[in-house]
Amino acid sequence: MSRRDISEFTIRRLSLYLRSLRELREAGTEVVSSRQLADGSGTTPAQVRKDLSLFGSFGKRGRGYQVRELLETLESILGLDRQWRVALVGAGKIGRALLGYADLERRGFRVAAAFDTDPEKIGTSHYGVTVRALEELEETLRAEQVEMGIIATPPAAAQDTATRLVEAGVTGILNFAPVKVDVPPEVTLRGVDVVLELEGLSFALTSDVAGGSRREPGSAAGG
Amino acid sequence: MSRRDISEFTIRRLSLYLRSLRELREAGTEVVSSRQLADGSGTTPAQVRKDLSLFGSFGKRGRGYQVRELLETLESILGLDRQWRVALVGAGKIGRALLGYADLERRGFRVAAAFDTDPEKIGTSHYGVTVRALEELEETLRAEQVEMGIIATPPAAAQDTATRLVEAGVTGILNFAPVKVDVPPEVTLRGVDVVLELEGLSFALTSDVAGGSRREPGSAAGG
DNA sequence: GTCGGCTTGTGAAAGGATTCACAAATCAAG
DNA sequence: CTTGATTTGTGAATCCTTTCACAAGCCGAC
Repeated sequence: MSRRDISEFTIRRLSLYLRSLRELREAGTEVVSSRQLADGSGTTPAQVRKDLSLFGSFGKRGRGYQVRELLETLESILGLDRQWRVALVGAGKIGRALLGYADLERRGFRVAAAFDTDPEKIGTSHYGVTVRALEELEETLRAEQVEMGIIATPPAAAQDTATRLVEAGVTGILNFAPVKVDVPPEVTLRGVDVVLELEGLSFALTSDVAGGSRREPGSAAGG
Repeated sequence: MSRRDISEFTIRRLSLYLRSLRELREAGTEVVSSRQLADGSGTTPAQVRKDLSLFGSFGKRGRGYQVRELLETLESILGLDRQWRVALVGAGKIGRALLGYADLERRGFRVAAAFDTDPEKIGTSHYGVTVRALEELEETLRAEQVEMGIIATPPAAAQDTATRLVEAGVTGILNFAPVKVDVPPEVTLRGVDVVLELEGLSFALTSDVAGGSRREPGSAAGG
């Protein structure tokens, strides 16, 4: 079972377990069972155990998992035992909101550079990050050893941005623009689209009986 | 096949098809094949046909689908042939970025009210929406006939907010706070968590071979 | 009108993900 | 040390999604 064979479903849940574990650590809890982790992340105990078993045996039968230990293990599995340097392209409303989102830094994602094409924005600083001209993208990303990029541009600029990020050595991209973006197969791409999520709610609320609990696979309920 | 039995996978893809169809309409294209729709949304022609077949037969063999007609059909299926009134709770960075996000209105989601607890924020206006005191939530939501809510509060306030939204008659919630939120089964909940997405990238970039094209089920690639 | 090239719609097959169910292990109490 | 109450780890079974493959239908050319 190579890391390659782990499904994204599992990875999303590992992040959710991590979230629970952080809360448990804050609360001073030392041991946790698969049932508690399941309750805290909206899944089942069997699912928790199966997910973890893909990477090893971390619990004690009849007892559960050590919170601190499992937390560190999951961080290591997810590659969070280091800092990631991220580039942000697009300093509009979403871009600036992200710059102000302290959780990124707190969780190990440092926005090392921000870019825009608008002369009005270039040179301004937001939460300690100065917006640069898009022309400087390639040079800056190589100099700053950036490995991830966030696209927060208008839709029309998204594909170009993705291409340039990849060209500059980025291998992971989070796309906030509501358009399809193509990247080479060795680059990992994820997308966030608020309208798409709302459209999902719209469908659910439109169902014949109105409302309703549907299966929620992709975006884990409660995220 | 009741609407209830349609998986969220299918619904997410319908939104993606819709995105493609809107672009095609802009471009003046009148007919589209399942192959083109698949290319435009990162899936396969068979998947497109299967998805659509769950709701009826909308195409012509040997020819394809009428762009305008299919677009209207999908909008109707998703419940987008009307306007939805949405409440926003939390006028922080994310909340205000959403208020300024014109696509919401353009796609039929009108932010009818915004709320916060911060006296500094209450009374201020952003993009035409005035921030009200949280105390007014129930009253306002009933008066404005709001059916959807967006939680953009700090994590600690998210569950309380959800409970109050539900109490005020909301049956669809989009949660931006990175905590688990519980709602009754008749309420539909979706979550967006940027850190969780970045952690997914972190895992992919940490894989033994570095980078890599993994299956991307939940968040449609390119979203 | 018919031929050839396309494309849809859909059962059947294949491929994945989740749940079940139980042996093995741990621990506390007596 | 033994018993009973827990809880993990995991093969097997179930459930769900995607892909395959092909008959049926459409269109333009001739």
